[in-house]
Amino acid sequence: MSEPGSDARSRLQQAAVELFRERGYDRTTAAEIAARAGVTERTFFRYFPDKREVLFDGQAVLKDALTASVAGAPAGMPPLAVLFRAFRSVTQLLQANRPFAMPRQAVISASPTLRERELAKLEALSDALALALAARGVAERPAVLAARIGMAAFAQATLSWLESEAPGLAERLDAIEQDLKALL
Amino acid sequence: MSEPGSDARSRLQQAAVELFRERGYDRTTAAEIAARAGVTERTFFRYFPDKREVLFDGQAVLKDALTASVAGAPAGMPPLAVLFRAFRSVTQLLQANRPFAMPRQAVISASPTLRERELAKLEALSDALALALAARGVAERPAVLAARIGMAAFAQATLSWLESEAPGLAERLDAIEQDLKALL
DNA sequence: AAATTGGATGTCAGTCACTGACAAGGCTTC
DNA sequence: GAAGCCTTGTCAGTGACTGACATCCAATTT
Repeated sequence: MSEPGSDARSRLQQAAVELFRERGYDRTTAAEIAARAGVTERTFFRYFPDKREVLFDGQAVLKDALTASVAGAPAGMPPLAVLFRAFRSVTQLLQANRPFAMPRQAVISASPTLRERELAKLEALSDALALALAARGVAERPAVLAARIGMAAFAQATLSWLESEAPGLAERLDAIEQDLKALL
Repeated sequence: MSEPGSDARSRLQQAAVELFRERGYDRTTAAEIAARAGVTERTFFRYFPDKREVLFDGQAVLKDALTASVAGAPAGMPPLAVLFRAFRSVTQLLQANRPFAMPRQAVISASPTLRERELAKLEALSDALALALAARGVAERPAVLAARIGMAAFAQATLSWLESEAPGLAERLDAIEQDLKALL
């Protein structure tokens, strides 16, 4: 019960990443994942609405952290600055997750259908940020636009950082914020 | 042969949009689409790699038009200006397609799985634009970022314009370009 | 302790997206 | 008219997902 690792849910996630890395996403069936986790295929689909979703589960934590940071930003701060401040506030969190996120991202990047799902998740995050900006009084259209711009920058920085740790996430955020300013 | 409308392909697309509007995407099967088009389910999948793809087919024209415009932009023009110039160059093209694009978009917006596919298509377009910018000498990182920003703005303008024609597409592009400048 | 109840899991049958292999028909070309 | 190509149909199969129902087990309840 209190053991989070022995949960059927996390066993399934663990088994899924392993199998996806061994055989690739398309060539592993939901039944195989379930078998390795010691449950039935039916149980797999009770925990995850579809096969892809087994890889996308930590989004809630990130979303809450980001929106909380946006909500707590100093009044009068311009939207994009608010967003970058939020991104920097979660760098430690991401750093701690890097060991898990790296193999996961390798699997996702290798599969078009998983990349599709990832884009949908990023859009959901962007929508949440837009909402948080709107709550601060930013008009709807610029809020949505700013959120998408911010997410694009954030995703670009994070993805490249998952490929090679060399420049840290914070530095990459700095760099892309510079790119952004240079574009105008 | 020379009749584009009697092609099996376009009959399938036509039938698909009709059925999706009548019953929704999830509640219409590929076999039903094929039946209405007068062919077999197997034939449907010969023309389209999957059920969603039947709605995404005109992307090549738009991509070519946009990348051509980017390639032909005056040297030294800043990236985002190049992109907005490209977007404005296709407004007539989009205007002509509005009657077809409107119901299509209504169907897509109503279905999460179709929205996923749409996001993937937009990403592909964005990648093509980034490549076109890179060909002009823009460094990779800013090129990718600029392309995503541009696509975000373009998509936002186009989607809202499909919902209500009231302010024209060109005006909406102007407005969102203003939003963009205001964000910095 | 026996009965009960709720939650997690297994079982089974079914639908539907998608694929490969092969056959059949029509149209062109020689 | 035969040969060959291109399009379509047919058939069988895999795998993702769903609903209905049975079962088991642990925590209460009496």
